[in-house]
Amino acid sequence: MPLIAESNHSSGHNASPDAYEALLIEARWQKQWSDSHLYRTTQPRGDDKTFYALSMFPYPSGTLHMGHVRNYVITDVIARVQRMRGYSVLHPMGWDSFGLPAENAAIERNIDPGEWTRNNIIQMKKQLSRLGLSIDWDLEQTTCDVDYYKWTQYLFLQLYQKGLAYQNQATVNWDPIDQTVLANEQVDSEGRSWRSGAIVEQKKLKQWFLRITDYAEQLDTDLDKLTNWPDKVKSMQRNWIGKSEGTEVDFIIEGDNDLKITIFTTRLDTIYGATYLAVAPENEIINKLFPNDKSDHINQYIHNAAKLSQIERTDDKRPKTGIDLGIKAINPINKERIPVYLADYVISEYGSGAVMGVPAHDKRDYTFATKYQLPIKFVVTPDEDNSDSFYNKPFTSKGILVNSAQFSGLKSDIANIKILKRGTTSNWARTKIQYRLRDWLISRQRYWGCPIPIIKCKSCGIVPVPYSQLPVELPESHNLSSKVGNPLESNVDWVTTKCPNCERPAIRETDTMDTFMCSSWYYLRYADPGNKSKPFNNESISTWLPVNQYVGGIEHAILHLLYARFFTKALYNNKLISINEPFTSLLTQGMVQGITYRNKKTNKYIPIDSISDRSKPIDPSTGDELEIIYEKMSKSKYNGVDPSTVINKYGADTARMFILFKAPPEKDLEWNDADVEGQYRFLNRLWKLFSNIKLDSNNKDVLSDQYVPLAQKDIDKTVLRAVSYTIKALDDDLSDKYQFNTAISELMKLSNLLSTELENLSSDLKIYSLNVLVKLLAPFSPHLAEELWLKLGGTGSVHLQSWPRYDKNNLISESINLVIQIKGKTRGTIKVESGLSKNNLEEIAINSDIAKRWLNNAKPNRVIVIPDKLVNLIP
RNA sequence: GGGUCGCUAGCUCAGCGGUAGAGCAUCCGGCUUUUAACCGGCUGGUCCUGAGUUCGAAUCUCAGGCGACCCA
Repeated sequence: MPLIAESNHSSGHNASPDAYEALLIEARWQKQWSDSHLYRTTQPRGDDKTFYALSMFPYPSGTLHMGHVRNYVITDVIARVQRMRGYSVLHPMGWDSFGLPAENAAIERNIDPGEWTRNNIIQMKKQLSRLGLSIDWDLEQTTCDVDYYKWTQYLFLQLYQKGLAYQNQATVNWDPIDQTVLANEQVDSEGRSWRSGAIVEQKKLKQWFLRITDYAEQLDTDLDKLTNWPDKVKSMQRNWIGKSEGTEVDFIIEGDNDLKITIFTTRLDTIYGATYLAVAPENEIINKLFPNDKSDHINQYIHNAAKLSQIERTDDKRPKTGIDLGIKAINPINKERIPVYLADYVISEYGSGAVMGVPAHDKRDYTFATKYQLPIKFVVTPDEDNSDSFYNKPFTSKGILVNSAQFSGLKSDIANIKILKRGTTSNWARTKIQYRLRDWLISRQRYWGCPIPIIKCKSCGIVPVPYSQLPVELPESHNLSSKVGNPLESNVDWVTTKCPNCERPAIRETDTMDTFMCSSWYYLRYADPGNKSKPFNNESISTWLPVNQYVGGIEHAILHLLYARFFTKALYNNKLISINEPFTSLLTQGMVQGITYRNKKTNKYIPIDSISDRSKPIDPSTGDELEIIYEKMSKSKYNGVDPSTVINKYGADTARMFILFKAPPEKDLEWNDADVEGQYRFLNRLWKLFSNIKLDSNNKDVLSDQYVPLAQKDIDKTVLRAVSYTIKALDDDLSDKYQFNTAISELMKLSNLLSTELENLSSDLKIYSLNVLVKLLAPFSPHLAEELWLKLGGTGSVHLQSWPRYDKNNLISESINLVIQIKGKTRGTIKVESGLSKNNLEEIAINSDIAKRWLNNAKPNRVIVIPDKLVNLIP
């Protein structure tokens, strides 16, 4: 147990009570904690319970913003509570430190990206340390350190050996600003890069992929196991994986029985409504349909389609286009001849790259058919009678089949099964499970990333770097700015190597890895950070993982969280670890928003400094009244609040309290200076409450965990009940669902009660109540709590004390206010002894003045009694 | 268009079948080291609307309205 620095507080001797000097206190305790290694991880022994509390590690941009603060404070409170509850807690931190900002900064300033990154880490660590987080920095991981990325390469090779990493020529998303390719997940719904915001272009390149699609089914079904994940995140992942169970159907080409087009559909019940086939321009079938040569018309169409992104091609607002190939296909169910079109709204990567056009029952097909004047044939109707207007738009729901030969009259689902059965026996249909998820493109044509450990040899082909030759270190960066394209490619010394197989000259792979690779396994490394022979050993993983509580932003709902789940499952299958889901419980914290003043007419944001009256904000240049809204903090909106400024003014404890109190963790938080001051005042009131106490030498035992509080006077009982209730309320607020806001509100209530009643309490109960209050406060305001604990006569750090418990009996009140209802309406209350029988209560109620007045002395017909709560009399 | 979540005091949120609550803000009073701080107190609610279930609905059900986010 660490020795505690002597308090500068000298109660009783000073004429004027000392003031709460947050900054002094915080600096002193932070030093104390660090000197005594207070937050060093305690390895569990025997049956010790473990708890892994993890924040998503940050990119080291160099400046800490409010979003970070919120994230780390939430995780810190959870870690601190769990320690006091007796768990061995793992609470690490690290840096997601490869990536483009460093490279771009390096190009701009002609410096080394590594140096820039390391400086930023130092800066951010300094800022972080002021928050008073209980992080074990001995576990720190930095993904751009050779000691870390050696193991990223090791894991890549593991995946490669299992056939999960492969190189392929493919049409990929190219970010013209960042000059690199991007994975599908990293392009938003408007077709923009998640990082640069540039509209991505399509390029055909040879790239490295990870076979995440092999795990599509598991990634989908195992979402059901994640009962402590927000439904929102699970449904986003489910949508992204996009599992759909459907049918593949073969359409024979008229005039050639050996040639068929295979389509994919989830609505086999609409097959009688198919009036054309639409084939994706990339579909290989085209070359078979036109074995000799295609017309210029067709070639041109294919060429144009290739330039469009998938998002553009599937955009509903874009006019549908296509070309009639002049070929007819035979619908296998009714032998109908239907035309075959080439259409770019069909995507080759999805399904079989061809669809049957059912304009009556699909919106896109409807638009297409209307444009090319193809027949629209309704084959499904809803249960009710249809008006004429029914036929004016596609009906996309399930219903009852019509115009479908012997299947007419069946419900969609039944028809689906029967048609499938017929198609399967006749061998023109088979079930197919289809996923929207694509393989993960991990190649990046940039310098500042983890090199892919692959060597290309003219005689041996693709050769993985042997484990013994890891790491493949990044070369020093020279003149990044003068190079066009991938800087590794032009570094001849680095590129040239020997083939590990045949020893002949060979070249290195120059692509580096997507940084999401580095962040897909960092949570495993924390459990075994110093391992020199492996990325981690399974025993350590089993001790600490899965992560009990993961906290981070919703923006990673698909990206990082899907990749990390995939990694975990792949490593599980490789028998490197024995868990197959990484994060048991996930909390996605809301944004921190700042107040903005906007001129509605000019659409301009006005800086706060130029507004004289904030309650009635006026545009200083135009005189217009301004609109007040809370929005995500950003420079352009003049609404950013710098954490350092707040900490310098009020201290970290106030900042922590405010952030936790102002909103539940998963909701957006509106930054508001007045409320920050409110929290500061609360901490000041606590300071005063503890400053006035007089210690009695007998009080020492009261602070021990074994002490059983005893109420002597009535007011003792009231306060003991309140204290017990507060412990219960905090237990509830800090269990599965974290409600720090209400927890702090309960602390305020207790503190308010104690500040009025403290002097009336028996001496022991006075100390006991304050003792509970300070321990409950400790996870939220760790510095102030240490100081108050000292004032109370405590020894050792308050953070090493155990979480208070309560006796249920102390929650029970001796008397209660019995509610008297007449016909369900509350008409008054009577103070009665608690624990009375139903009969007793009924009698009291009937004989009460309230009952007599409202029932006019009549006997009630029915009486409902809820013990210790109410009696409802129904006349 | 579909999905998820939300709508309770001026603001931010609790409560989730049994007398509508907390913090902040407002207002009033006290006090003092009065561009204000602190202490005390009081205000303040058709619980979005409508219907249903129930002895009793903010709470459960259904329909609708508004808003946020995600997917198409």
